[in-house]
Amino acid sequence: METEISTEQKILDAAEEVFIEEGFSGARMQQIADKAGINKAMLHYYFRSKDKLFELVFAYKMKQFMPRVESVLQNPALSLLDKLDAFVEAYLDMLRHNPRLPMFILSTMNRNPELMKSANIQFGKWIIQLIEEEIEKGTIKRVNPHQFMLTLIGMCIFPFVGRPVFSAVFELKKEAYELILTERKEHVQAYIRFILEP
Amino acid sequence: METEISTEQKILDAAEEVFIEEGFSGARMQQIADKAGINKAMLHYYFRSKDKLFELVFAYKMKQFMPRVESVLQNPALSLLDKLDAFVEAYLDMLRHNPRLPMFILSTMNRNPELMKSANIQFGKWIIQLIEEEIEKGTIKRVNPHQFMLTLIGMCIFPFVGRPVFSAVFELKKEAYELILTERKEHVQAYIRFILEP
DNA sequence: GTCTATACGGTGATAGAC
DNA sequence: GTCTATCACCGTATAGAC
Repeated sequence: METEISTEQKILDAAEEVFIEEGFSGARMQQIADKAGINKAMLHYYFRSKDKLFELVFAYKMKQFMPRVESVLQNPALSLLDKLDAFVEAYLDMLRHNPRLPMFILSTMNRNPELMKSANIQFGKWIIQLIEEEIEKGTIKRVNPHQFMLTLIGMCIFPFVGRPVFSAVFELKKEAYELILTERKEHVQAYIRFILEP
Repeated sequence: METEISTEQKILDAAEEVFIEEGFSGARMQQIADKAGINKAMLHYYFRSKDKLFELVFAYKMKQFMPRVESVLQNPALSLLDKLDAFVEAYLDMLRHNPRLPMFILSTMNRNPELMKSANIQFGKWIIQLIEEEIEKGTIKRVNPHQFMLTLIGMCIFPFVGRPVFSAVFELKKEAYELILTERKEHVQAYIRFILEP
């Protein structure tokens, strides 16, 4: 019943794990090779260099990191509040399945801001525009759209990147923190309504 | 008028810069030596190894990162809202002077959670207790203290760790983002009152 | 495509003169 | 304390047999 996985894919999977765990400069080609169950020389045969391999992995993870919300945002049947709810729902679910993804993206981008070109970015302008329109229509309260989005996205991401610090400062064991993550969705959605509902 | 700075201090200053910029595994002893204007051998003369040097720098930066709020929190003349306001005021000011500090601490802690022992952590319990007391007294609205603190701290830190991603997604130039950071303090304080005031 | 062997530069760390 | 020279090792990358 084992699905046959190509060597190339085995390498990519292993590289993803190691780069996310160790970062670019902390990752070792040997470690990636071991995890993929192949020889170190094969890495270069398939991907030429560590840099090339990293670029591929990063672009792939970046695509995963950026919320795919075109269909939701453009669905005229949904109110802005419903759209934001759907966004939070989907995004927090994704992050719970990829808890180390945000730190990988954020720390890589901090040392290498130009890597952003590999991502699709129209998402931001749409949301700001939507918020401003609804404010004009008077269907939501007047807020600073950028401050609001900075808080909203931070509410989703920070629990994952700040986990070690936060759970140490507040002395939260694994189970207690998991509970917080579970309840986070409702909390963020309540925040949205509390801030935006007239 | 030049103040005389000891070699030891010059090394620490240089190491701080390089470690924050590059992380532990990305940092090079040669680069630290160059920046300190001394020879590579001197690093080992003063600090034995890269690990030792990093530990010292990390412990120092961690102390800086952890809010020092004992005096404010325990001041009986201040209401909880005033205490939180003072915290946000001081903490955001500190972060604006050390914008790369949060990413350094968070990413290091993610790969090395046990490093937390070097920090003083009573802060967390006090705040949670304060919040619960005020809820009992009915002076603030009923909230989940951990969710609230997670949001509050995230509101302060995320603008710095998420800056490259956020400013790319929302196409914010340097000046626009600086403005957001400037206005962040008021925004966070307004959030506190909005959530907690009965 | 996959392996072994190896080149080659860089990196942390030390020895020893001054 | 400060320097130069050097070591031992590790890391990426390549050559070449099969």
